Formats: sequence, structure tokens, C-alpha cells
Amino acid sequence: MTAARRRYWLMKSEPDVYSIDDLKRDRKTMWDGVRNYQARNLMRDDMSVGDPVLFYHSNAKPMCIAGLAEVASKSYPDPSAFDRKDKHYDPKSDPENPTWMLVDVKHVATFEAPLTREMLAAEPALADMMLLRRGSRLSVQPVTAAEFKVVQALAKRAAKAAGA
DNA sequence: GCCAACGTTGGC
DNA sequence: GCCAACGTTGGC
Repeated sequence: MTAARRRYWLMKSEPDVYSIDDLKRDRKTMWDGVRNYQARNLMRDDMSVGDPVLFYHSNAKPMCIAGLAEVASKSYPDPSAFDRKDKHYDPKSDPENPTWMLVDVKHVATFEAPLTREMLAAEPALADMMLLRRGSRLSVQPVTAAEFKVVQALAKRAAKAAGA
């Protein structure tokens, strides 16, 4: 057994559809409905159980990193791809050889003060973060260890400021 | 609501 | 294999 290098991720969700509060309530959820090959490949090939995940609220007011989650399973076929009634049903995906894979994600912490996109954009250390790049639509993104550290520090600072 | 960015589809 | 048309994401 070789220990996998710890990797860090950011996953986007529209809070109107599924928010960090929903994740907290559910404790754990299937990250279903992803229909982008790049995002799938990251979940299928690169994620390990225990990897930290930044939970991002997209298309929201405010847009923000709302908290911390964690990869809670290995990848497995996305059942919503086989459900005719599901919005993300994919008739081309063969259950014998599934196209779409997902992982379970579990709630770790909801930030006391959400880190708004504005705050992130104002942080020089995050200048190269994929999330902040123009036109970056990928809903599952890698985050560097350095970026993750900075986000954690910002979250701590924001919580302090909010509580003070 | 607009539209830039980008992925997918399908004709050729 | 190219590329135009189209659909979606998601910030603004």
C-alpha cells in the first residue's frame, strides 16, 4: 500500500439546488449529476477518501466558499445517469460500462463567516486559483496545498472578524 | 438579463 | 478531422 499524496479540491454547487446547509443536514451526499468529462476524471481517477474539499456556492448571493467537506468514498457509477426521470439522465450511458462516476462527499464544517468571492479575489496569494480565472466553469477543481492553506487562514480570520 | 467561455454535436 | 451551430455554466 502506497500512501496517496493528499490532494485538495473545490466543488461547486448552486445553493438553490444543494447548499452546505443541505449537506450538513444530510451529513453525506452522492455528488451526482456531473456531466463533464474533466470533472468526472478528477472524481474517478484523482480523488481519495479523506481529501479535503472546499464547498463553493455558485450562482448565489453572495458567491462564496461556504465551508469544508471531505471525499467520503471511492468513485462509483452515478445512478442518476440511469434514471429516466432524472434531470441528468443519460441514455447513452450503459449500466454495464457506466460513463458517469461520482464520489460521496461529507460535511466537515460550515464556515462561521463565508468567504465571498470578493474576499478571495482580493487575496494576492490566490491570484492563480482556478476558481478565480475568467471563464473557469469546471465544477470540480483541484486546489493546491498552498491555496488550501490560504483559504483556511482567511476563513479563520473572517470568523474572528465576524465574532469580534 | 446579458454574454463570454467553453464543451459537445453533427455535417461535411 | 475540421468547424459551425448550439447548449450550458456562471460571473457580472
